Amino acid sequence: MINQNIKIAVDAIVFGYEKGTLYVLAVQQRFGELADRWVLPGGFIKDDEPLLVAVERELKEEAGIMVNYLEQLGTFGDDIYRDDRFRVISVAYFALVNPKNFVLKADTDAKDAKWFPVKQIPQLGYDHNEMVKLAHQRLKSKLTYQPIGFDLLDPEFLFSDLENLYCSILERDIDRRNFRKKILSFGIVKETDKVVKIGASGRPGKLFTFDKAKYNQLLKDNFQFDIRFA
Amino acid sequence: MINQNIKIAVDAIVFGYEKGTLYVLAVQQRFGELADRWVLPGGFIKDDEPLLVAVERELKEEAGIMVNYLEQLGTFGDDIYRDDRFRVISVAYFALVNPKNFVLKADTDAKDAKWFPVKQIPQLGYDHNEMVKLAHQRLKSKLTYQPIGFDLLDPEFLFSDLENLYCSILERDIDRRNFRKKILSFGIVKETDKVVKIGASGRPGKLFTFDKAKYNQLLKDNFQFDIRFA
DNA sequence: TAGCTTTGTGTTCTTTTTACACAAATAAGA
DNA sequence: TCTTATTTGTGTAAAAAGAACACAAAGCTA
Repeated sequence: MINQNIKIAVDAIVFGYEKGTLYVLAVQQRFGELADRWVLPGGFIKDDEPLLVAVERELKEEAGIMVNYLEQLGTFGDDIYRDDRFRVISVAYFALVNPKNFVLKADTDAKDAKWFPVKQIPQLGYDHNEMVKLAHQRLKSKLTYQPIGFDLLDPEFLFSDLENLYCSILERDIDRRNFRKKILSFGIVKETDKVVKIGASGRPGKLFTFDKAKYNQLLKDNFQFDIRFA
Repeated sequence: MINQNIKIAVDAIVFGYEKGTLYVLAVQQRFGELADRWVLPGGFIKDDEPLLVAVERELKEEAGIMVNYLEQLGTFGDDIYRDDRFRVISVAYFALVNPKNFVLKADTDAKDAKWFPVKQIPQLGYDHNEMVKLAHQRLKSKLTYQPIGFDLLDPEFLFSDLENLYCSILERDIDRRNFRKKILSFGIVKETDKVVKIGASGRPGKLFTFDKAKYNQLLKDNFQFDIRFA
C-alpha cells in the first residue's frame, strides 16, 4: 500500500451581496499557529465524508450558514508549502448565499465569522487570498452565462436590484432598458403582482421572481443564458 | 495532528485528434486488482510533488508523452468508494496533444497505452468514464471560447483541417465561408506562403499558423475569442 | 478533355445589439 | 398644493453581427 503524508482539506469562498456591495465570508481561527488570523471557512475532511458534505459541514460549524449555490472551484496543491505545518491539499468551493438569510455565528472551531467587502479583504491565512481572487473571477464570468445572480438576491426582487447586482459585480454601466428587455426575453423572470416601495422616494416598483423550473425546462431545449453589454 | 486515511492521485484525460476523429488516451494496468484493465493515465502523487508535476510525470512514465495543453478539470472525491481498495481522491486534468508528435510507449507501470476514439471508449476502471465525459464536455465548450483547437493540430495546418476539427468535435455543420471569415477577422491565424496538397485530388491549399503571441497581446485588450455557428 | 475533388471568395437578408429620452408614480419640502 | 427630487417603466432607429447561399480556380484521374 502506498505511503503518503498529505492531508486533504476543503475551503469555501462564500459570496454574499447586499445593497451594491459584494462580500466574502471569512472566519477567525480559534486554535493553532494561525489563531486570530482570518481565513476562509473550511477544514480537514473526514475519512468517510464526501467532499461536498465536508464543505457543507464546515460552513454550518464555522459560520452557521447553508448556501444557495455550491460548486467546486479548483484544487490547490501545487505549492507544497501552502500550509507550513505539513502538506495540505485543499479543494476549494465556490458558494453563493443571501446574507439576509442568516445571522453569522461562529460555532465550533471559529472564534468569529464576518462578511468582508470583496474590495477590502484583509490578508488571509494560507493561500486564501488567491482562492478568493480565482473565485471572484469565476463569479464575474459565470454571471454572464448562468443565471446565478438570483442566488444572491431575495426570492422576490425589484428589477433594479438585479440590474444593480450586475452593474456592481461586473463593474460597468448597463443600459437599463436593454437589460430589462433582454432578461425578460428569456422568459425565466416572472413579474408578480406585488408592488413595493423601498427607500425614501421614487416610484414604487413591481417585484419579480426567478422561475427556476422554467429555466431547467428551457435548458433541455438548448437554451443558453447569456448577458453581455457594451 | 489530524489523522486521515485518504490517498491522493492525479489522472489525466488526454485528447488527441486525427483525420476527423477525436481520441482519448488510456493505459492498461500492469499490476493490482485491476490488472489488464484500461484506465486513464495517472497515479498517486509523491509527498513533495506539486500536482501538475505529478500529472506530467505520470504521462511520461505511462505513455511517454508531453502534452501541449494542460489544465485542472476537477477533483473526484464525493464517491468515497470510487476505488474499492481504500479511499482515493483524484484530481483530474484535461490535456490536449497532437498524436503525431509521439509514439505511445508504455513504460513503467503500464502494460500498454492506446488511443481510443472518444465514441468507442471501453469500460474503464474506477470512475474514469465519468471523467472522460466531463472532460469531453469541457473540450466542446472550451473550443468555442478559447483557441485551444490549435493544440490538437500541427503547427501548420490547412484551413479545412481547422474547420473539420470544429465540425467533428462540436458535431455540427459549419458554413465554410462564415467560419473562415470569422477566424481570420480575429487576426490570430496567419497565412504562410506554403501551398501543399494532401490526399489524392483537389486544389492545393495554403498552410496557416496560429499566432499565439498575437493572441496573448490581444488578450490584454480584452479580446474575446468566440466561435458559435448555426 | 471531361469529370471529380478540394480550395477560395462576396453579397444579401435577417437578427441582434446598441444608443438614446421622456412620462408616471411617489415623497419631501417650500 | 405646487414644485422638486427620485425611482420605475417603456419604444424606436441606426449599426453591427450572423446566417444563408453558389460558383470559379486548381489540381488529379481516367
